[in-house]
Amino acid sequence: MVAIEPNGNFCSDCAVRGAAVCSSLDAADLREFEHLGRRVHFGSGETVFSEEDITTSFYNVIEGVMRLYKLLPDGRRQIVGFALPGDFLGMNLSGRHNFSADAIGAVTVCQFAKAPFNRFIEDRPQLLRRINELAIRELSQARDHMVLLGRRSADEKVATFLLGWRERLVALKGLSDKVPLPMSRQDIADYLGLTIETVSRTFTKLERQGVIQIIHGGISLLDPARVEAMAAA
Amino acid sequence: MVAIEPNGNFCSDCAVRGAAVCSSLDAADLREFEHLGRRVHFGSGETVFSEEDITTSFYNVIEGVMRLYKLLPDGRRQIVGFALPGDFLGMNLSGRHNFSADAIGAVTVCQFAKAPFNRFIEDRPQLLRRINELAIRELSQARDHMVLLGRRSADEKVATFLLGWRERLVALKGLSDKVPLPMSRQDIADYLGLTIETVSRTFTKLERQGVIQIIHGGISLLDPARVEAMAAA
DNA sequence: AAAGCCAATTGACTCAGATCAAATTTGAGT
DNA sequence: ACTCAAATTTGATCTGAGTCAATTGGCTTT
Repeated sequence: MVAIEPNGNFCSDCAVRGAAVCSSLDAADLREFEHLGRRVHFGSGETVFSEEDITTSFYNVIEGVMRLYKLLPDGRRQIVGFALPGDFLGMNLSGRHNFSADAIGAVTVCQFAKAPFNRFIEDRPQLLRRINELAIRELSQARDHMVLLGRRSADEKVATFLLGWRERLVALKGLSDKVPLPMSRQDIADYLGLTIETVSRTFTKLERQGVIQIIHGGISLLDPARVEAMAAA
Repeated sequence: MVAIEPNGNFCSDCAVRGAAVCSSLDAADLREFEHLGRRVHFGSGETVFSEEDITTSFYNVIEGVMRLYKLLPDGRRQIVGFALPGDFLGMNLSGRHNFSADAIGAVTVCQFAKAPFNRFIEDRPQLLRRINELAIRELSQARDHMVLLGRRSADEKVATFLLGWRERLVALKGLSDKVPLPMSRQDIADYLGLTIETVSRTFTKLERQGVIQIIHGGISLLDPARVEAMAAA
């Protein structure tokens, strides 16, 4: 973990300026906000925070991908989401994180100390509204994911994942048939409530059907329509 | 569905006054707030709102239990939660509900038209903060439920459900070994990502082990410690 | 109290996905 | 290019939970 000191124009040249919590702030507020955050880099596999840790900071993902997960006492893992640039992490009521987060590949976050951030929100209801929006969006995604985990078959899970992941990347970097998958097969399995073998077999099956092509670091969507049919059930 | 006109002191004698969104309002604001909501009753099985319906109202559960669920096109159902008195329903970003809600037994809600409610929030950041708290709490619960759906066995699911449900009832009406289960076995199955048969078999197994007793309309927890052991795995 | 109905239980059997066990591929370091 | 370790794929087998099919039990209606 490497901290980079805040510099002069740090928010204004920020890649996630439009999408993140800060999009709710005007120029004057943003200049003040700038002093609250500092950019921090994490290397591949590094843990940004762990479940049950006391929350000392909030995080805005600037670059890279993170896995957010919970562990059962016996080691079983459920990935509750992948965080991408623009995502805001660390909100909770208990004062402790309710999941762990680590970097998949290199990650840059904008880190805010909890107390000053909360003080800053105090008289910026528009920022609170923005945070609330993000929470409501996540809640909706969480419910969709419950349906997937509880009621979908392995094939449907994998197909739904590929489409959903592509959708998120489209929003970030535009449409492409190449879908990078920076996370491991184990990560995908733990996200979908499957085993790594089942994920691997399903990928292979899709490839044999000519629907996708497994390429280095991801897949290529050859027949999006058929993947959608597979996801819909 | 039967609407009850708002009466003079309607908030002040409200059963969920302390727990609900309105707990953030002072006496003066509460008097104004009162005029926004009206109490509405729903009979057993009645639908309060459906997924994809345009959101015209928000709801505060006053009394009774509701099931919140999503359906797949082919009819598979995932219950994403049960709502109890104090729960606030209807927040979304899309302008449409992202799940359906119906009454399990008789239900009373406090219904707020969307536009006036949003206007009222506008200059009451403390109410927004309260709503945000509820969203964050739900998000945390949703993540816990993802772990259950994705990574727990049938036995663990049922045990975890019984303890979690009891916990919620404790908060509402105090501790008791009798755990009322107003929802059907099918509801429990759809909440846990199981079939009705598996839920029934697991209940029977727990009863044969002397851990619970199946009684009319619920169960009696004979050996909470063993249920906890079963849930923890 | 008999009939009808729906929810819940129980039993027999099946199967999707897990588990166990090798290959095989990939990638980082030398 | 070569080595070793880790990630992924593939194969064989097993099993927990699902499916299908009766019963049983509780209410409600008559």
